[in-house]
Amino acid sequence: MSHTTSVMKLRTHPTAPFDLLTHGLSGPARTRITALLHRNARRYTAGSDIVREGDNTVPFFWVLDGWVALNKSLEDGHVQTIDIILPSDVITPAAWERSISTFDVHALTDITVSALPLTDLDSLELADPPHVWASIRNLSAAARARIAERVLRLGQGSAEMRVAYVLTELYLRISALDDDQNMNFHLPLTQQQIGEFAGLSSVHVCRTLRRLSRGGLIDTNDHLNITIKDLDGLVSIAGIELNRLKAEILPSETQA
Amino acid sequence: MSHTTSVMKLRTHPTAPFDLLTHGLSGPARTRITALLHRNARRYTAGSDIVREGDNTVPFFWVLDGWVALNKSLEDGHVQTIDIILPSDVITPAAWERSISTFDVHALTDITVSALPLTDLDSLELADPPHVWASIRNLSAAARARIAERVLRLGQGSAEMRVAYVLTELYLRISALDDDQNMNFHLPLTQQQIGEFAGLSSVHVCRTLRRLSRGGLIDTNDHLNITIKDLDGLVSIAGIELNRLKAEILPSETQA
DNA sequence: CGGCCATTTGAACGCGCTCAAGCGCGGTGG
DNA sequence: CCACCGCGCTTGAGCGCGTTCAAATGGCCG
Repeated sequence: MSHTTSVMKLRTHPTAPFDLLTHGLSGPARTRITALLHRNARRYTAGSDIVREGDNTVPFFWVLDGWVALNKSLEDGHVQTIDIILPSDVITPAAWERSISTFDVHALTDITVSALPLTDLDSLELADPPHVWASIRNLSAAARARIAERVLRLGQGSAEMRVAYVLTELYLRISALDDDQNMNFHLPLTQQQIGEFAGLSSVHVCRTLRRLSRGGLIDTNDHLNITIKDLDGLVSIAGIELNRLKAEILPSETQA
Repeated sequence: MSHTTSVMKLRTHPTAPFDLLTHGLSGPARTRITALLHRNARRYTAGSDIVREGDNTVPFFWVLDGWVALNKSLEDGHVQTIDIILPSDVITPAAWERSISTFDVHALTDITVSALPLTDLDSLELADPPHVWASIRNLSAAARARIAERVLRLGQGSAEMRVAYVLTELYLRISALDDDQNMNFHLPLTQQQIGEFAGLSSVHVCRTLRRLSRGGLIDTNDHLNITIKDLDGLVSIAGIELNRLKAEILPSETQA
């Protein structure tokens, strides 16, 4: 499995997923939730679809390890990635009271996810209501904010802006998981998949990456490993106001 | 004010906003909430921005009357409408614990909105927790689903598909508010604004609408009033599976 | 009637697409 | 061990969709 290296890398990060997942929770609640997540953990291999659009599904999954794409597709086969989910993020394929997924849940790497039945969540809720729901709202709000940023560029931005934005967003999110990235990060996506995320053909993703590379903004010599050589330049092309973006798309450090 | 007619029309709908707003709530809770919404209601005129991206804001507004656009813009002045909010829907400009809006809240028509401070909501919550939050989750899930549908077409669809989709989505949502629309609805948007929603220039919106009109799919002779002459055809161009879309983007009739 | 704004139409450009061929690398089997 | 195979990346050629710029038309209000 070609993505194994990436998975291993993530799993040995200094800040383990569980820590982030239960971030801001008090001791007892954290212990309880961690145990629950472990009990319901499942592994899937890269390339598999955990859920397909229209399938029945549990209301949400927590991603413990690996990268997940939320995809929708047209009849002609074109695929659009609505969002990419990283470890410690939550996936809510269906509305709470409903059970039909509104998108495909696709494993970009080997992944570990925990599928929590609503009954279990309810018992957690009774035990420690504010923290669990606050955490979910917090993650959902960050997801909403980054989707909105992408919609803006999908509707109004150039290819260069979209690619620069996607790279910057993913770099920021990965850095929040592990701040030792040092302008370098592993991107377990083919150019085809970057295109599905940015709304571009794989051919044009290639051309755009090369242009950014030739312009000295990034380094893609080691495939799947991106080095950001000029963050300010990339941010400028992406039309990003860096501090604002960080505040909006990263789950906040402090709970209310 | 050129949009007055639209507002008046909405206000005389058989199903008043308040009914839908408190949909599924039991008698006492409904009374309490209706009173609270009234007390906090504010009016704004068409074209005004209630909140701008980056402003401090209350965590959410409920729209009692009129059409609202949630906009983001690039430095070059291009505007993208992330979502359009209709009466009985909720606007959540900021994450719960934060207070900075992630988009402009723009009045497309004269509107009435109720800005609920979090403290009031908390007291409601204590009084009738499940219903209020269930209602908000329900509305948020519908918003998420329709945004995802638009993202798919923004990234992968043609101009014709995007326009057909936008028209169909808005028709379905308005029909849910008032089922006597009979294939005819008031669309209080300029072609410029349709373009901001669909990710197209106003010029191309014009051409696309004319093509749909000439093709016998819609009738736009009465400006701002759209008549759908061939819903199946429009749905087909938009790449929609009608029943599924309805189930996803309309707030569900029954509460859990 | 005059002014303003939205819509409509034309003309031309260019961005990003499709189609197609070539390259590079890792994995597999003879 | 090397040849082959397959997948993903790269590059070229050409096209077409949607853009911008510009001007004309139409409708509404003062």
